[in-house]
Amino acid sequence: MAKSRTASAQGRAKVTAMAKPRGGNALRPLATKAASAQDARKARGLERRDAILTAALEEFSARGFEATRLDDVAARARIAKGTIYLYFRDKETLFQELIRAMLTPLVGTIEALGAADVPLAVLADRLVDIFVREVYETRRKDVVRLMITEGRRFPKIAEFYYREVLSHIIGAMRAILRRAAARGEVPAELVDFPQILVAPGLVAIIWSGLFERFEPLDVRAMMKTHVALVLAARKKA
Amino acid sequence: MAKSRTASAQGRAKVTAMAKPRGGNALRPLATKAASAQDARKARGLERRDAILTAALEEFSARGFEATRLDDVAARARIAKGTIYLYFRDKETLFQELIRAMLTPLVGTIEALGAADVPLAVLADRLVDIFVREVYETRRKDVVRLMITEGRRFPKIAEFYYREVLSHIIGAMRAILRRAAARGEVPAELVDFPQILVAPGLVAIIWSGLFERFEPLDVRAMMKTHVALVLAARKKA
DNA sequence: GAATACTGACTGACTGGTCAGTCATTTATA
DNA sequence: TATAAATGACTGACCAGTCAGTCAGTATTC
Repeated sequence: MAKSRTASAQGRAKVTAMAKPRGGNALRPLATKAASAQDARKARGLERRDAILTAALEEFSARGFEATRLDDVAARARIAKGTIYLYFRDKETLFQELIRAMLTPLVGTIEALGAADVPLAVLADRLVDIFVREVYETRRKDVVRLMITEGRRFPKIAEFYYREVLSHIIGAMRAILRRAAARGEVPAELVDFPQILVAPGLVAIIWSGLFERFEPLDVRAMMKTHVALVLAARKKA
Repeated sequence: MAKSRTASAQGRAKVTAMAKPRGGNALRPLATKAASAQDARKARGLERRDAILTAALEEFSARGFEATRLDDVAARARIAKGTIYLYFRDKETLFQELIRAMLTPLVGTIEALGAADVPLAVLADRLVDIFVREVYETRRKDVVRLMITEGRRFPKIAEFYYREVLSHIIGAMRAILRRAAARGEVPAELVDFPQILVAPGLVAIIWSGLFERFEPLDVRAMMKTHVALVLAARKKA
């Protein structure tokens, strides 16, 4: 111990710090002042939290969970490592919170869309658009990839993801397919496998991470082709 | 972590490692009878190598690359850790060799199948069958999963996999689709996205690792539904 | 208004544990 | 006996998580 870096200089630091008058404030009602100070503190806290999450996203998606060093996350967020532990219990919690923060907002969007009772052709176009714009072309793509690549080793996170995100999306898809099947827009068996609708999106995410450099993939075109395929398979009444 | 290594007491069965025939699951066809001492030695070497690969497969697919300890691989193969280094340069090489050994044999099968000039309906059934029997219901499923989950952090392995495996499969698929499109069995645009054909298979592999326990998935039925979808989308002449 | 006391967010050196890879020694084989 | 194969204790690097200490900002006192 006793390795404090101020050891050499005789305690000048303290006095100087104290002497700093810190620009005089006009007198203010105590309550207001306290409240605003409180708010400012809370705001700074949230800001810090965000900075950590942002840095964590960067590191986790570049290196994966195990290989990510919290030292690097801290450096990227321009804070000390210890600070991370003021906001998150441990590395795994940080990871889980990251996934929650990024993917939870999607659910509402998808469910709202799925509730609209419009022809599948229209709905499908909208879904593709949302997927490309809100997932594939954003950081959410990396989070989905993280879920795919790391989920197996974190059963709790996989469960959370299934419960809070995936089951809702699958449910919405099933509802859409059920209505579409009733209208004869789609074969009835498809209702049992909403995964088929989503599959090309996931494959695109995997492909982009592994093989894009060897063989680029036009996601939007692929999704459109897939949608056309599904729509063309309707019963010819 | 599960600690299976409690053999601290007098037990110490050491030479038993050699005596133990160590199960029959071979990654490679059984060697022909050794004609000479040289051959016998070489055969034993290959056997050891196989034992290591088998153990590595088990550990890697249970824990992922980073979290796998070579001590555990050695224990499972009933050899000392140092022995691994007599057969593989390092952990990464072991991983790469594992992927090579498991997936390379598939390529020939797929390519041979793709060369047959038969109606898509027949071919597709065969492909689904091969996928289910040779991949989904075997350890190869785990290797494909490993490729998906770890590939990003091992660009060399991803490149090897693309070059030696994936590009051949994609190529075969494209050839199949081209002929099918020429016959009007399938929309022409599909030729640009053979990934669409494979997508449900990959999604099934991911699903089985992450969400099977919440919501089981009948792969075979899903694949059949998907094939039916593709076939139903043909131009109605 | 200035001096003093207090608070808690933040820091980063340190600890304890882990594990890939090495190599001197032991064991098996020719 | 000579050579090859196998062993496992050891080393050095690495890193999650801790905690004693710091200091800017806030409250209190005169």
